[in-house]
Amino acid sequence: MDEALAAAAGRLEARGHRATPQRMAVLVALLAQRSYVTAQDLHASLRRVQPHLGLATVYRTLELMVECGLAESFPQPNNELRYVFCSARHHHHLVCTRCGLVAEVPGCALQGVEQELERQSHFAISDHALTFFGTCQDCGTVHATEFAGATP
Amino acid sequence: MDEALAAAAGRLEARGHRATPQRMAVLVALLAQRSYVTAQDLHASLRRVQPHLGLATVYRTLELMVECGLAESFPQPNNELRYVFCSARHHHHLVCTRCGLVAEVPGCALQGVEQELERQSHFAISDHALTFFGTCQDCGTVHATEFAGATP
DNA sequence: TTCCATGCAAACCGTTTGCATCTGT
DNA sequence: ACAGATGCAAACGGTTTGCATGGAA
Repeated sequence: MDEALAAAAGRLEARGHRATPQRMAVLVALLAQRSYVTAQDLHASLRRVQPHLGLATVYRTLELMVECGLAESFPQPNNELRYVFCSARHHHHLVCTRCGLVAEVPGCALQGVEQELERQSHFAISDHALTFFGTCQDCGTVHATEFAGATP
Repeated sequence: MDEALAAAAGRLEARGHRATPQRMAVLVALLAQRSYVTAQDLHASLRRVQPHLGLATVYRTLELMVECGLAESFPQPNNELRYVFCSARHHHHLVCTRCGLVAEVPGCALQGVEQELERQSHFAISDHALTFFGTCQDCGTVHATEFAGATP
């Protein structure tokens, strides 16, 4: 995780931004819990450590992360933005609907589908967004245990 | 389009909701422009016809549509919800990033991918959301014409 | 000294809610 | 008469912005 942090700092500075303590703190917090998180969540938990950290700074930092490809933002139906730290390469996400864990799915199995769809739709397709929803191993295990006695 | 409207009205009433003039108006407006639209957009254009149509009614109607599977809502990064009329079956969307046109992509080519991913990730996958972005035929044609003389 | 970054608080704006009124059954 | 819908306006809440201060190059 340290290396991820260092890499992120490098990427920020490569783009002419400073790797300030506040920004690093936000990054650490984002890396710490790899799940959809709101700016307010991060602000609340970070305030315990840095009582003077401003909410606006968190918002500005997260926006910067997205701009630099270090995070991705997911607008929610209830009008809040949730963020995830993510790698720069093309990937998809796998979200646990029970605990909120977000896993990166590396690679992409959609080139073929895209080409087929281009033929059929006459769109020139340039990109796509794909997110899977389900239950992660931990949550699923509990689930399985709960039902162990119920199924024959 | 008339049949789509009638079907939608039927679906509303089947669920115990009334097919009021306001709701039908919102539905017509939603069907008219098949692209991501905000509640405020619809309200603005509908006001010209029905000056007393309330904004809250539009919001409530759209929410009802989503609830009944007649529309889908897409939270945007700038904290607004955009809606599209859509069929009830599982499908994906194809969005023209130039003109905003949204086309439904029927069917699903992801079962195989999902199964493979389940094996690899130990998630129990229950659903997914997939949206393609690109340029539609009309927008693309212009584009192609522009470049017709540039390519050998 | 200069420019970027921060903190605070006020402003913003899309959405939701409360409530009185209206409408179809 | 009654339950569901509507319109209006006020409230809500997440996010953004303005501005004075602080700090690194």
